[in-house]
Amino acid sequence: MNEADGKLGETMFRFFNEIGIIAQLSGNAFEKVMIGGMTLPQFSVLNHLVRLGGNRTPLQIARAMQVTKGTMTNTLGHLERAGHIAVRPDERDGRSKRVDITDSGRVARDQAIAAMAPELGWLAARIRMDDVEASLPLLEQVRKLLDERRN
Amino acid sequence: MNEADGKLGETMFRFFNEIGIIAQLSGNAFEKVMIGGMTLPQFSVLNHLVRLGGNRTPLQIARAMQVTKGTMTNTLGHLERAGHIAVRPDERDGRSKRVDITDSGRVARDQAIAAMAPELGWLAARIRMDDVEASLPLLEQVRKLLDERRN
DNA sequence: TGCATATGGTTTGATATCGAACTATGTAGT
DNA sequence: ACTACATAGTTCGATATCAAACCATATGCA
Repeated sequence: MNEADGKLGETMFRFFNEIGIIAQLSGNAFEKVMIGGMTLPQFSVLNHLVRLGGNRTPLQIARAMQVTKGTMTNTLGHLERAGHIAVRPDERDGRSKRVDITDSGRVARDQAIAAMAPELGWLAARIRMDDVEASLPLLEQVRKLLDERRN
Repeated sequence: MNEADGKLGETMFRFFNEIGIIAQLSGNAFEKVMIGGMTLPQFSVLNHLVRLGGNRTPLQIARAMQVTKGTMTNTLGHLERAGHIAVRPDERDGRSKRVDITDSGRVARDQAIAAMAPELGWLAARIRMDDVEASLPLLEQVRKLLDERRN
């Protein structure tokens, strides 16, 4: 290993290390301000259904969230038991299901957004938004590369 | 909520969303190339002990990794059972313990670094290192703010 | 000297997550 | 039509993680 490799590894390692810790802390912060046991993955699914519309299959949602289908079975189970989504069999394909958000789910999603707004505001007041914007293309690129590498 | 708030929330949300997915995918990628059940948190502890030296208390390590002490109890238990660390009571303080890495732990840490080098190389060949370097200050800042906000 | 409080660590019960094995259904090719 | 393969979803057994309750030891203050 030459010097350049060492420095490269060092930089990459710090990058992933910071990202890992931020993901962890932000997830905790999210769940701390939530009520009624709403978790980040659950919110992500509800938000996804609101933004892109319902009538989605579990596998489509799993792909969008980049989690395994087993994980999605778990998350959807929680949401369904909470009454936040409605799951029905797919008419065309006997193996598949279709997921829609319910009114209760919409309310829960709006409450979640309201609950985290102050936290985001606190943070936004302390960092330069331009820097955040500027970091997005790299983050997106890395995310896509990792996704590509995985498959 | 005015328009600026909406855009701000959107940007922040994307930022944390990308970070969450990257953390997840990179953690999975790490564990996929590891052998013998080495996990990312376990490696992080070993690496920490090598870089900053042993004779650390569990709580010190937990703080450095930004996890709870209960989590660290768990991780150290795995490492100790694997023979990668040695834990002894603190002489001065009867409540505390002291942790050191073992030869086995050093070997495991070196193997882990070797195993992930190709992955890091693959990625490094596809992104601009300057961008990564440039993103580090923001990531560090956000991490510190979240940590501050938590306490 | 004692009692109240603080600190280090463990335990408990919940969550998410993965990979791999499994079931059921659909599709394609012979 | 049959057989082989592919796909959708579930289940299982492991991991990490948190918060909260708990225990033991230490410290500070009266």
